[in-house]
Amino acid sequence: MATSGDHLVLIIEDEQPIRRFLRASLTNEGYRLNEAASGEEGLRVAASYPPDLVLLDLGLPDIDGQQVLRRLREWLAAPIIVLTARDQEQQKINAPDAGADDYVTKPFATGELLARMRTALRHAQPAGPQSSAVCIGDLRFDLAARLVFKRESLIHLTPLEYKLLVTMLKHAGKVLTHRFLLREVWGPESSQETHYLRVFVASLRRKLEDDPARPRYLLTEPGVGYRFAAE
Amino acid sequence: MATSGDHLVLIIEDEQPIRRFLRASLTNEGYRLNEAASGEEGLRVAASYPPDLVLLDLGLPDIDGQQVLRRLREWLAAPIIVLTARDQEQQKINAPDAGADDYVTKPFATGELLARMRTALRHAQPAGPQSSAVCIGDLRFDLAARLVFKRESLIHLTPLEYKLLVTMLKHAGKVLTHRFLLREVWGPESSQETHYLRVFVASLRRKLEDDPARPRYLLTEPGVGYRFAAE
DNA sequence: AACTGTCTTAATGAAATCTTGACGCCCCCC
DNA sequence: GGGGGGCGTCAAGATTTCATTAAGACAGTT
Repeated sequence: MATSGDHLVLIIEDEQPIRRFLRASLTNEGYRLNEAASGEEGLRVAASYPPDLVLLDLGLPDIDGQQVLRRLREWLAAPIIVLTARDQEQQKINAPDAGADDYVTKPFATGELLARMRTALRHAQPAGPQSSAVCIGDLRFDLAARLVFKRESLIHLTPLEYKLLVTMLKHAGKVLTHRFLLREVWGPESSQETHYLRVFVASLRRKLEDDPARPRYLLTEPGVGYRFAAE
Repeated sequence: MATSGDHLVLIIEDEQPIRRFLRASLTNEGYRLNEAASGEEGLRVAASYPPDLVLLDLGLPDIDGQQVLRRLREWLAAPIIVLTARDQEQQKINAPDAGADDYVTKPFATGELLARMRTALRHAQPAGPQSSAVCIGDLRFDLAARLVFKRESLIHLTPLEYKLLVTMLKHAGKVLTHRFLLREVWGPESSQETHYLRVFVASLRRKLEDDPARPRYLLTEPGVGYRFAAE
């Protein structure tokens, strides 16, 4: 019987033959699989279905594999094993620094890969109850990891956008005056600069709302301030 | 018998002897424990198992203890007690500003630490989601959130409408003269403009009363002013 | 030095709110 | 019966506030 314990593995690999080979080997071992043929897709899938382990090919067509690695590591605790071709051997040296847990040179033996996967999974965090997430509507806030999701897809926020959003979230349901928000986010000396708020609320709406012109979460209280809809 | 009420305590401390000492003292008192030997690990564990109290050593090897404090405070409401070595005494001054609830200088007596922990836990969230709501008839006023409901549905009020309504609510049951209301809401220089009052009382009635022509809450006192029905 | 991402600032049109005036009603007094 | 004052309603500007876009400033990186 398989010893994989039903782990979900994400394969990010552009070459279809290798994907097919991995699919055969791993499903046979009892792993559940997700596959992505590009870096962008990999990031998207990882955000939607957080994997227990990632197999990442560094030689991707669209964006730099190293960058995928970094962006995954920003929030994903699961182990990442890098697949690297022999002629990319120099890159191997960089991989561990950038957050990979192990690397395997192509071509590789099935047994070796499986062994390294088992090791990585054993060393991994005992996968506690993922996170302290707050859900409102189709938004999910993982405050500890500083991540915001909309319907399972990760939303990128700039530092100030994030700070403003968290401030409103902490007082969800209440009307917050312009002055209060400006003091909290920008500091007391900017408490008159209401146009800062307008710009940043607009950009948050563009990222979080289905219809930014008719917001569901970030509501305007004309003449007073803003309010984050409690539910 | 322990008085800890089964609280979960997270210890973020790199020096193993101190961790061991704390483990002995605290488990003996009936606390449940989580331990982390670095800042990064502390943040991760806190996210996975939200603690009721955090003991944080500021002298950590990987990332600045102050930064750990800030990042915890972004989302964690539980009290945080900072442990600081005597030679880091200057940092103590900054700690409270950055969100610590208390600090203890190493070396410390067990009794003192336990006392401070009890205090912190007692002070934690003394009040739940205290709804400072006032109900009158089928109206509900949540002054903290600046929201007004009529039979569970939210009523939108403009700034002046709201200010007028709150002024009348503060003196509910009493007859308020035109001059008084105008001074309170519009300022002393508009105390003759009784016309303002008529317009805004009318618009409040339209929004709050079942039958604006026969008001139940916003009553006219002919020749004198208005009165908000006490009940 | 160019680049990337972020923040500030300015400018424009749109929306909401406030002010103001006109009109009708009712009651009471002349 | 007529007239006047207090009150309620409506609606048209005038004013303030808001949303959106885009261009410049700035910092950190490559």
